Amino acid sequence: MTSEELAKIIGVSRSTVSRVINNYPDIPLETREKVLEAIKKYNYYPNSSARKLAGVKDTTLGLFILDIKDMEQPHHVILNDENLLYDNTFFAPFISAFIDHANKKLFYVFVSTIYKTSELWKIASAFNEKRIDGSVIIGSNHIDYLKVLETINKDNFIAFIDVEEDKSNIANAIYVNINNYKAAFDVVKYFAELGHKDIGMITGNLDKLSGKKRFDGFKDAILSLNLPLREEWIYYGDFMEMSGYEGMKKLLSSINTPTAVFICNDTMVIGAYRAIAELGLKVPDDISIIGFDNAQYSSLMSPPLTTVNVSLPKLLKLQQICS
Amino acid sequence: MTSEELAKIIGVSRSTVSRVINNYPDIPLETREKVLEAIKKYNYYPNSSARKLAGVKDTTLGLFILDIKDMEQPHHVILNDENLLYDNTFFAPFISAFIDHANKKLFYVFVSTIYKTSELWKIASAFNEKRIDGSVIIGSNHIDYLKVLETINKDNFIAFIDVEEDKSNIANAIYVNINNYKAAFDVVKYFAELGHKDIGMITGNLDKLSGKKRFDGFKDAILSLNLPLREEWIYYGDFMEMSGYEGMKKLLSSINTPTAVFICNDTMVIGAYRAIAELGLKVPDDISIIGFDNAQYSSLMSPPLTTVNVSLPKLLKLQQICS
DNA sequence: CTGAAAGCGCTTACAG
DNA sequence: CTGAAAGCGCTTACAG
Repeated sequence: MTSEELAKIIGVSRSTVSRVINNYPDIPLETREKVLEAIKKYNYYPNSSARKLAGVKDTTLGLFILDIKDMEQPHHVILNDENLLYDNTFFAPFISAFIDHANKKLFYVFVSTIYKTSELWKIASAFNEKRIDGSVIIGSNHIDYLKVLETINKDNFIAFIDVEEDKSNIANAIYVNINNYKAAFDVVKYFAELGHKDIGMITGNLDKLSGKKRFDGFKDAILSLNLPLREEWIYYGDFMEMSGYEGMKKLLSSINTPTAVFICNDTMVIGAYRAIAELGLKVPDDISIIGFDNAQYSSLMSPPLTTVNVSLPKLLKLQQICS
Repeated sequence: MTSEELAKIIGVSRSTVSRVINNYPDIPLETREKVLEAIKKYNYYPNSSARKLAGVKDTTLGLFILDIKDMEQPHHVILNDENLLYDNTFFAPFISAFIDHANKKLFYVFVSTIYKTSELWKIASAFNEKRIDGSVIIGSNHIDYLKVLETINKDNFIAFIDVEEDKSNIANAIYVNINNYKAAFDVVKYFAELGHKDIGMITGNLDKLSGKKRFDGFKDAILSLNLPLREEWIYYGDFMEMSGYEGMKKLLSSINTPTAVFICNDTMVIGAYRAIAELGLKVPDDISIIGFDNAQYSSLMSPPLTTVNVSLPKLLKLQQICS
């Protein structure tokens, strides 16, 4: 059913139908109600493409989850289709949270995953085809980030998550980060207040900003508190469950095991607990653990997400005014 | 830049531009290349709304994550905006997998979460406004499922995940389920082969099909193997981490603890390991555990997902031909 | 082979 | 207050 058809039934023009849909003033109550009734009765919905084409703005956001592994192509090639599924569990809390926030603002969000540099065009394409008005990029390291900037137009609005702010770039981009450094620093301080001296860490991917900053915060805290910073108490993980498992096994097999371990994300904590259960050690008696668990994660995530929410419409509007 | 403008630059009509974009035959190579070159040079992308309106089909799928808790409204009302974020971690593997599959087929997928019955209109609206061509619904129990069917048109194509197949309904729906019953049955059999007799379980939500079927499979296996089915070895969980934690604590505090526990999903396994680590018990020496872990999950998921992929375009096409 | 024209379903100045 | 008309940016019969 089109607005034309509906209008004919009611006995008005489609202009009138359109006006009540778009809440124009100066429509007599009676007309408005007649139209509204018919809309409901005939279950009429305006075609979104037509509306968009005619110039009505509805904000839809693209969420691009980057996980570029060009170098590991054999991995992708060998496995069959089923197994190509990549386990990006640790983006899940962010993705859920983002969709939630966006939905609350009645934004539409369209999600896409990108595994190779050669798929990066999807972002630019989504913008240029006017599918999205803004976009959020998560999962990129600095190299990927630069590649993204290359492909897109400078005036596209983008929010980068977990990427170092780049003041030099002209792009209409914002950078969303939690205070990874301080969070990690505080974890160590908290351990120290509890009386721990031998503190270990399972790091995340150090080429991700969050991984690096958490590591820096950890090290600086250890040093500033005059605690021992020992290489065998640090396991270089990659934010994945398996590295949490192996990291914990390794830390617990050293001669002097740490009494407390800071684990850089939730996913690795899962693996760590598995390792601990296999060894039959007691938490927190034998070993204390702090991770970025879901609750902490969310509460740490929320401010930047709020930032995104606030900034996105603001910047979109700004962009509109400027152009 | 519009196709009109681009055409003018090249010195052809926009019809021609459109034809090369849409791969019409009978275009002289020279013309085609000239156009292609200009497209690249001027970075021209056709407007997706205009294309859609003109009748070009591009498949976009809606993924609706249902988590309806009408009864717990105070929960939602009291907390501030940040905390409204719902933790739907256990949908994450499915969501990622789905987006992955869809992306591989070059489908667009637009994701939305629904927390109340009153938001159910979003699904119908997405269809009626022609935003989506098909949709996947996950997270509904049988009641929610019926409500969804009420709101949508019978000819909309929908795939329901984890909902009992309803042969009576006329809707153009498919039902995607893994063999929960058999999977659970097999777990018990496997435990038994290992020599376990005292087998416990932490169930999922029993109003979800997967929760119920896994429970059924478990019970039937226990009975058919003449093993003891004891109420104190069963904890009624809800698929959330906390219930895994509490469930395991409870199971391990009974007089005769089970030697093996089947835990109904990955998320609860996490909590269970935490409980075990707090008690300082050893896995698998003191207690054996099988959950639906990620690897199993994915491999169990894949066939139905493949089903979705195969069925979706097929049914879409069918629908088209019929109408 | 290719251009001019109609049409997709809306919205919004323009008149009245 | 409200209808007729133009326009959004494409695609695709229709002619030639």
